[in-house]
Amino acid sequence: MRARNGKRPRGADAVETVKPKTMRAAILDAAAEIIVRQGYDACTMRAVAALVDMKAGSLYYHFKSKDEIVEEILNQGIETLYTRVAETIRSLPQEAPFAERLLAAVQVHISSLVGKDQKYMHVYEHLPPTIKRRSRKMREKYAQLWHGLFADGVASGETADGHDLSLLVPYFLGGLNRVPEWSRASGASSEQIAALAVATLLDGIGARQ
Amino acid sequence: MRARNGKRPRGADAVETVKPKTMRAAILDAAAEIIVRQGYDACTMRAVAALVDMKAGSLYYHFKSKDEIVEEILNQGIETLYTRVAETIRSLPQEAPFAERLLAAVQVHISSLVGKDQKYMHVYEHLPPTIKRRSRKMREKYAQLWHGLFADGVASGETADGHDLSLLVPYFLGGLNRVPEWSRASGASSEQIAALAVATLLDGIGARQ
Amino acid sequence: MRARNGKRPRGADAVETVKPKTMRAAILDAAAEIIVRQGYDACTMRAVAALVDMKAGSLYYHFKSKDEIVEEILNQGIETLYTRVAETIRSLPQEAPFAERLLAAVQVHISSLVGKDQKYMHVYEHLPPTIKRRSRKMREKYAQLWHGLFADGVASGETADGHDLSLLVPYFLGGLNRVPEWSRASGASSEQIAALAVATLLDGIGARQ
Amino acid sequence: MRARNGKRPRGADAVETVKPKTMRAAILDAAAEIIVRQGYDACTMRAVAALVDMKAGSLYYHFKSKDEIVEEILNQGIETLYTRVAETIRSLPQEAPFAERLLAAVQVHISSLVGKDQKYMHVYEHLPPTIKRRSRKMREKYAQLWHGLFADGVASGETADGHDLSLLVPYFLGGLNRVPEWSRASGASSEQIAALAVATLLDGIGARQ
DNA sequence: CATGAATGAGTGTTCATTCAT
DNA sequence: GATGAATGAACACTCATTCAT
Repeated sequence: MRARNGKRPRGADAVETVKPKTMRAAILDAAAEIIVRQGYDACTMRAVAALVDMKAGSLYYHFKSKDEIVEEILNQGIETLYTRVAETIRSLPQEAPFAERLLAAVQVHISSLVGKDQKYMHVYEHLPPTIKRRSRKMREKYAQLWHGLFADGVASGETADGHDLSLLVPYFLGGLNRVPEWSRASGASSEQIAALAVATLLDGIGARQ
Repeated sequence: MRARNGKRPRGADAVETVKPKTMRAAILDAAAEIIVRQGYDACTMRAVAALVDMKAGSLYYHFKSKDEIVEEILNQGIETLYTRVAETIRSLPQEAPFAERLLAAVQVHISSLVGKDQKYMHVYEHLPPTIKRRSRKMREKYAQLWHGLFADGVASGETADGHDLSLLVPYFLGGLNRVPEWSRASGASSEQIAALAVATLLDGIGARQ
Repeated sequence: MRARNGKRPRGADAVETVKPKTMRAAILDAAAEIIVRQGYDACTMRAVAALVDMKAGSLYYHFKSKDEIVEEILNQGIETLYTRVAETIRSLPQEAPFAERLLAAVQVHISSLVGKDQKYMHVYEHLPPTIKRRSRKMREKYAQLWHGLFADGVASGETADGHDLSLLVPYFLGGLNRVPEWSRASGASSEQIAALAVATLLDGIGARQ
Repeated sequence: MRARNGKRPRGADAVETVKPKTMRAAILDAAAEIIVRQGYDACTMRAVAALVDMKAGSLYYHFKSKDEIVEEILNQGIETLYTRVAETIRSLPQEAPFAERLLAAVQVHISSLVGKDQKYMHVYEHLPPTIKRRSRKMREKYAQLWHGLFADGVASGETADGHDLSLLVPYFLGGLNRVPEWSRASGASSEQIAALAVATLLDGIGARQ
């Protein structure tokens, strides 16, 4: 009655679906925020709890362990990144030129790294290797996305053949991921950086005669 | 008697060539190794000590604090890197083409990052921000080196003008520094990677008509 | 039922009279006890914890640091001392003779130093200078109390004039504070000692003709 | 030959008697200095060694342990104090009035506590109880000295009878020992303080009719 | 005689985690 | 759902002490 469309029925179950998700999300947000601003070491359970007005012990009602929190931050981050970039590529018309598709993808990627709401990805670089390793599969899936993009470029003849994509893709992405680190210092906008990256990659900086 | 030329005689002493000569160096090596393989958090004084067959407290005979160890790893790493690259550039004939100079520099840079004996640089990305900040000046000096290299390229007309070097240089170096992370996975040699990086940077991957 | 007068009924609750009510207080008591009996160096967090049936780390739930514990012992001690002596003096009739007022003050002072429940003040002499310094202000306030007492004596003519009170007061108090140290050995009661101190101070030990 | 009286024969044995004593003395001095100025905790073997231009381990050639050093400082201090005061009393003419003898003794006592060269006694108050206890016997012997002095005063009728000397003596000495602590603050000279102590003890501060 | 180098026990402190309430 | 209180394992660091050289 209270809900006349099927989307969000009220009731005991519904509460469990919605409310916990909110608290979980708040905790994840808090943890991510701390990691981004103060580093992984500063992200203690007590600090996270304080940010959501709780005591440390209470977090264990929502998460089994600290690792679970961190892992979920990571996973959410990469998944969001994947979804956004995939969506961006898909939404472009099939006949859009490679350069355009690449630029769009790079822009989404970079703005997700730098953007305020998407701090999750920031987190990655601060994590100890053990934890990094656990998100490997998802990251590989994400790399596939880019691999496909470049492969399309080669297929359509817009990209010079002969490049080893399994080398080029991680090299390019690797460079891109470094961006937030120095974008803060240089003060360049993410659009500027995306343009630079794409232009450089496509045309190089060598003088043409 | 034991050696009539200045070269190292083989025998017990020869071992000294492999094992670091001083205890300080051995400790630095051990600490770097742990940071690289297991991350900064795993690099406890106990762990370092164990690797050099000591007890934790004994390290304090050689270093004033853990920070001193980490800082020295960093400094040595960047300084070595600077020296090697500077030397490489200087040793090339003045009239060497830009592409050649760039390739040489990139090769030294990458091999220093990846090479077994030069694991120091690996360390950087694992460090907490506080400690990173302390090596800033040296790192800026190193960036200057590359800035100069590119500026020369522009001056000689070998590089297309109009690129903002203060954006391009950190972007390029940032990408380069990511190399060790995935070179392990892809198994590519440092020469391959250097070639890829230079070719991509100079010519781009866009198809030429 | 369980108690028909206002006095504390015996039983489970009665224990609370002996054991300090709050954990904080229990910890302070334990720390003070150790300092008094075994000296400041013996007062480790582990030792204190053991006395309250805890592990060392747990103390940090109640106190921020060891210093906070020690400082609070000191402050509580001096404050209690101040309150008691001030109250004692105030409660005597205005026209009470100086000798009587002095004796009362000395008695309270000494019994506070020696008394079982008030071991806090014992602590002072065992502390490292750094920590002593922090309670200076309060101690000076306490000295003022005595200074006032003596000044009244001079004003009323009960005390010979011409004594430099700013020398006499610390000298007298200094002597008094040494009392617990040898009272244990000599076995004298605090009343005896108070009487001795007051008589000696007022009349001296020189023979009168 | 070099020694023409029997007191200090040269030879292997003599060296052992003299030289070591010098080094030993230097170490004791250094340790005492540190304790006086920076407290017992600051008096580490390394700190002491540094003050005599040595490394910590070398101290163990001269002393069996840190405790031995501290104990010797204490013993030397009390012994010197004993000798000085005893000598002072003995050197006064038999018929010197009690007041004069007392004043002389107090002056020597105080100046030994405060005087620059006699820092040993300062040390006592900083020591942990365990170590204090070990010098008990010597301290009791020193107390006897004063006990005798007062007993003589009683015997000659210069001191009012009826005082329990076994209470009075430690009380008086206890007060005296507190002197250095506040003499620094008040800036009074040791003569002033000695005069105050003696006058107060003999005549009291009560007004006489 | 003195040192360089090491050790072992111990210090204050932090933190993820647990659990009865 | 959340908290107060506690724990245990770890951490960086200090220090008296030992001993081969």
